[in-house]
Amino acid sequence: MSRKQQLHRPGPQPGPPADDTGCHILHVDMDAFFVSVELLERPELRGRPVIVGGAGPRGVVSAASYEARTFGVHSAMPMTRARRLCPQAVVLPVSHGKYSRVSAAVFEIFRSVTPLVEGLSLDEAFLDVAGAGRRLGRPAEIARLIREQVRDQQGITCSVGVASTKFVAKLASTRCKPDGLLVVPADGVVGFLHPLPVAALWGVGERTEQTLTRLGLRTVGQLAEVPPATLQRELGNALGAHLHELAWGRDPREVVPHTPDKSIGAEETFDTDVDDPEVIRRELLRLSEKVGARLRAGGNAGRTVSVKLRMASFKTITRARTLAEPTDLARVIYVTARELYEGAGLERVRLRLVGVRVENLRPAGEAPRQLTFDEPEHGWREAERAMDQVAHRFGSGAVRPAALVRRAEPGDGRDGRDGTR
DNA sequence: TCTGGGGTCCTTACTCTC
DNA sequence: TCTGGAGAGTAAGGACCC
Repeated sequence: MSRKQQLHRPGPQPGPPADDTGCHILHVDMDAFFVSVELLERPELRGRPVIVGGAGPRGVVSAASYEARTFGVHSAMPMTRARRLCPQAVVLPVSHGKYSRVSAAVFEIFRSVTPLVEGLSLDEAFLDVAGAGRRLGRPAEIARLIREQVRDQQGITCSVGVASTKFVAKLASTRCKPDGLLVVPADGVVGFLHPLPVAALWGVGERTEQTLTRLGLRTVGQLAEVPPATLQRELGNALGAHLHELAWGRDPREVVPHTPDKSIGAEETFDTDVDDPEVIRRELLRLSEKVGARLRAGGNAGRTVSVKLRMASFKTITRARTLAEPTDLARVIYVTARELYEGAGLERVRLRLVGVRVENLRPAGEAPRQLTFDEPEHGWREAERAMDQVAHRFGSGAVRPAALVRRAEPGDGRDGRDGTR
C-alpha cells in the first residue's frame, strides 16, 4: 500500500451505474499484490495479518494484508515497528520472481483488451480502452471483464478506476479498494476531486503537504481556488502549475505503452554501518557488476555514472561524472564509481548505504565507441559478455569477479583486498 | 520510529560556448 | 578585444512515486 492509499479509506460504492461516456482510461491496481500472491501458496493464512517485507535488521514493509493494515501497518514502514504494532502477523520474505510471473500473466490479460497498456509497476497499469469499445463494450463493462478474468485466471483481486483522465482514474481505483470498481463520470470530476485532501493529488508528498497546510490549504477544492502564480511561487513553477491543473481535473497525459529507461541503478543498505573503504569498494564493485549486467541485458549504455553515499546520520550525497562516451561495461562503471567515492572524502566515514547508477541511457547499438590506447575496452567487453552467458545458463551467482568470491557477505569489514579484478 | 530499493522529475548553481 | 546574455550541458540535492 502506498502512502496515497493510506489516505483513502474505501469510498462509497456507486449505486446506479455511473455514466462512463468519455471515460476511456482505466487504472487497474492489484489489491495488496505481494501478499495476495503469497496467499496463493499459503491459503491457510487467509484472513490473518500477513506482512511481506525485508528480513534484515533494516528491512521495511513491502506489502501488508488488509488485516495487518487494521493494526496500522503499511508499506515502507520499518519492519521493527510493524512487528511491534502487530506481533501476531505472519512475516514473509519478498520473492520478486513469484510476483513477476503473476504480474506478467495479469498484463497479458490487459493486452488482450488493448495494446495501449502502460505499466507503472508490477501491480498497476493504465489502459486506454477507447479503441476496444466495439469489440468489448463500454469502459465500465471492460473494467468488469478485466476484474473477472484476473480473479478467475490468477486467483487474486484488483480494483479498477474508470475516468476520462489518468490522474482521476488512479484516484478512483484507490477510492474503491479493495476489490472494487469506480467510474467517475466526465461531468462529475470536479465534484469528485474537491472534497479530497490535498495529499490525494499526484505529486503532493509529505513536504508539499506541509507547505500547503501552512498556506491553509487542506482540500483539493481550496487549492483549486488559489491563483496558479501563488502556487508556483510557493512550490516552484512546475509543481505549482501541475497541481493547479490537477485540482480542476485537467490532465492531458496519454497512456504510453513503452517509455525507454532513463537510468539503471542498484543500491544496498548495510546491516550495520561500514567505515572500511575496502568493504565499500567491494560493494561498489558488486553493484557495478549488477548494473552493467542489467544494462547489457536491456541493450542499453549510459554516459553518466553516479554514486550515492548515505551516512549513518542519513545525510545522503551523490557524486556524478559524465564520460566521453556511453558504456555498458561493469569495469568502466566500477572504476568511475570508485574514483567518485574516493573523491567524496568519506573514506573514514560510517556509511549505511552505497549505490551505483548509470544515467543518460541510449541503445547500446547507437552508442559511439572510441577505443583509446590507454584504456582498451576489448578484453573487458569479451570477458563481461562471457560472464553474461554463464550467468544466463547457470544463474547470476555462477561467475563473478575474484574480489567478490569470498566467505562473508558485505558489511562485515573483514576482507581487505582491493576490489579490482 | 528510524527510515529498502528501484526509479522519475524538478530546481538551483555553475561552466562553457556562441 | 572585451563584455554580457542566452542557452546547453553538467552536477548536486531533494521530493515524490510504487
